[in-house]
Amino acid sequence: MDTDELDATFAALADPTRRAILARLASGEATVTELAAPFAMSQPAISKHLKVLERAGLVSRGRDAQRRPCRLEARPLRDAAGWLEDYRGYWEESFQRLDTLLDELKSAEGGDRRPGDH
Amino acid sequence: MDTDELDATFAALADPTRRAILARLASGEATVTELAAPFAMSQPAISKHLKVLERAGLVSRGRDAQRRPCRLEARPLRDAAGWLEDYRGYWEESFQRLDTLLDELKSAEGGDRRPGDH
DNA sequence: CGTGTATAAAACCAATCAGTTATACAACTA
DNA sequence: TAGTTGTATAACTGATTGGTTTTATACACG
Repeated sequence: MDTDELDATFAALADPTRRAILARLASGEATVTELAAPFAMSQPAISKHLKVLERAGLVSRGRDAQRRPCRLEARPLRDAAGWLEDYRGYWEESFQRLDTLLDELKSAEGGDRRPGDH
Repeated sequence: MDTDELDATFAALADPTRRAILARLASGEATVTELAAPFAMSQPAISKHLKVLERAGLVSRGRDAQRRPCRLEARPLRDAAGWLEDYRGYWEESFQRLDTLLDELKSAEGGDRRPGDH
């Protein structure tokens, strides 16, 4: 999984407008103006957000006459979720002190793969 | 789940240096200089990255004499994973066209909760 | 053909970011 | 006390972001 892809994906998700656009697209294709409608923001602003989402591969676009329908592309979300998945153990055991957990793991056995080792 | 928290978490994750820091912290506490060592980057730069991670709640710090040991805090990662989880269906069925999938779901029954509806 | 509509592109702006160097501070060490 | 180490802060810089308004493009319709 490319680090630049993760950069772009997480960066794209770090904005509430863009997350709202994705949520909207989850219910089906939409045109730019449809997407822009709910926001107190100009159409070019939304187009810019869409370009960010497109660069991250989260949105693809078709052609219907003068409209440019946007559709959700979920693969980068899967990749991001996959990255987070490596840390699941750290939040599932969060009622313990991490040090305690790590000491346990270390003294128990040597199979100590950790997140980031790919 | 607060949108500002998600903003901060995703923004913090959108940088390879910061993700590497988290990976390093997953194996246990570390001081700032230990964290800075692997990078071709000044110590203040790392301190800034740490501040970003701290603001996102991904890192907490203790005191050991003049050192400020950093520890991983995984809760925001869980929240981010939770947000992504809403989209799991969209990447699991990615071999289909989304429209087709949606049409199926819509015609099948009315329970059409979609991501973003909380 | 001209007009309206959907979208993109350009130019601009203020704010934030990501790095730098230099400096200050705090705590240990001799 | 002075020196050294670990970290933070400040001041600066160039690049990027997120928005604006204005203008251009592409298509459909009458």
